[in-house]
Amino acid sequence: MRAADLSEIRKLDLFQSMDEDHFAALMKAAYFQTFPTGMQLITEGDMADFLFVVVEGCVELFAATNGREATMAMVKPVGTFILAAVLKDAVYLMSARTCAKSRVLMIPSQNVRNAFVKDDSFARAIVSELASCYRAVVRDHKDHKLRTAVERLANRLIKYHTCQGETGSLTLPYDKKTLASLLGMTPENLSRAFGTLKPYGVEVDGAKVTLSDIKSLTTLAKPNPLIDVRKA
Amino acid sequence: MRAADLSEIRKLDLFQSMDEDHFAALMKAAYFQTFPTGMQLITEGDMADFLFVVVEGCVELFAATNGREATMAMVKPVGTFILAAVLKDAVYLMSARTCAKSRVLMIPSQNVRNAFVKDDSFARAIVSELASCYRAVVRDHKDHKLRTAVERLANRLIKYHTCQGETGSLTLPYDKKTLASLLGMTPENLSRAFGTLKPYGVEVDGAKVTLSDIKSLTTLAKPNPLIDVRKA
DNA sequence: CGACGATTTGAATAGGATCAATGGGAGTGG
DNA sequence: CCACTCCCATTGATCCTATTCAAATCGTCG
Repeated sequence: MRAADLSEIRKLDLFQSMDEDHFAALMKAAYFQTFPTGMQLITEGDMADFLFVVVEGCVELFAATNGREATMAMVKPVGTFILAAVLKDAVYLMSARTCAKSRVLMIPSQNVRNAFVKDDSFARAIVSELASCYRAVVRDHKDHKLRTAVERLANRLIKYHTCQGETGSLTLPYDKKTLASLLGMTPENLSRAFGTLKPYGVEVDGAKVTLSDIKSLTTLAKPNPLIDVRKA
Repeated sequence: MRAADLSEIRKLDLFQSMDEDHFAALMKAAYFQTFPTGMQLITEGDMADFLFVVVEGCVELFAATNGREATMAMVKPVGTFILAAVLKDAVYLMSARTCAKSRVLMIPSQNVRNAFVKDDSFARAIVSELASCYRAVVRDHKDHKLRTAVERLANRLIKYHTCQGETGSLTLPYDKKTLASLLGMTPENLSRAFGTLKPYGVEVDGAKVTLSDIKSLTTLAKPNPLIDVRKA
């Protein structure tokens, strides 16, 4: 592992306050690998062998049952995933695949649990990370139970717009198929949802979206700080 | 607080391995109250003043936005709620109301965080509890993204049936209005979903449901251990 | 160039929501 | 004990949303 990567990982909230020796031991046990686009990293139902940290690229968490599949979340650098399964020593509830060439840190889950027991500071950092993840899923769940598809899209656009600097235009971070699944709809329906938003100043050209009437879009979307997060 | 209550709370995974003094201090700071049915305990958006533990009765977690409301979860004895908000010292993402006469322990969130810092054992118990809550929401979210309303109901019936001893019949634990919201549908639609399940041996009489053809109901429901939990 | 995948659009269908009306207890007051 | 009321639950009718199936378009890549 490169020193630069190591120091970047060390900067993560999760590892930052950890004892130096414990951190070194954890990293020594860890694997640092680069995966091509479309590689499946884990499969739901498997035992949680590793905690994953996305250092570069992008990872999609998804779930499937009964022939259907849904994107549950996207993990961007620097973010962890599948922490709860590792801590409970249980099976993964979600699968993961890269959706770009990605560099990923894989820490054997037994080592994570050991460090968790030995290092109080690490244990507390984990609580914070876990609580954040929990709240993120709750927000997502509220989004789906309380809004229609068009509203979800509108709020998502506003969020991307905000994160990308409020320039009046934004770039969709994923292809439309993935975005549709993330928002809980079919690609066809996403297309139509974009159509529905045209009267509200939403113009789409590939991954580029321009918002020419943010006021009316916001009126439609009714963003709510208890559902929508400010960060990407 | 009665000694019996205290010892019951002490038995909770969350408190059981905690240092005796720390536990005593926490309980001394806590309030133990009985609330009538329909009392709203917390409102989403408010700062997390207390961690709640339901000792008796039942509490509904719900969320609202833009005139719509949805039940997010039901908390039964002995269960905690709103832990993540307390740990992050953030606002509640959900509101809570009693749906039966309920005895509830309220621990000031500052005390929880203090105990969390002082007591490693408690900190670790919190991680475990939090990870469980996280996984529960993920399951719930999968349920909603991957299944139709009828499938969700069918799986829910199978779950209740299993929890209640597989006797061929079961009692719905909440009124149908609440059950509908919990399953993400309207009461009317729940009625119709029950109708749809009649050919699969589902007979409804008030809160009593008999399952006369569990095999075919299961075929329809396709329960999945990565979505459906065994416990009530 | 030709194949493939992503996206869009159209038409038909299914799944759910809304609105309205009715039947049925549970609880209240007489 | 009965009449009354209120709320829950069910049912019917209709509307709207979203999915499915099909087909056309557009780019990208080999």
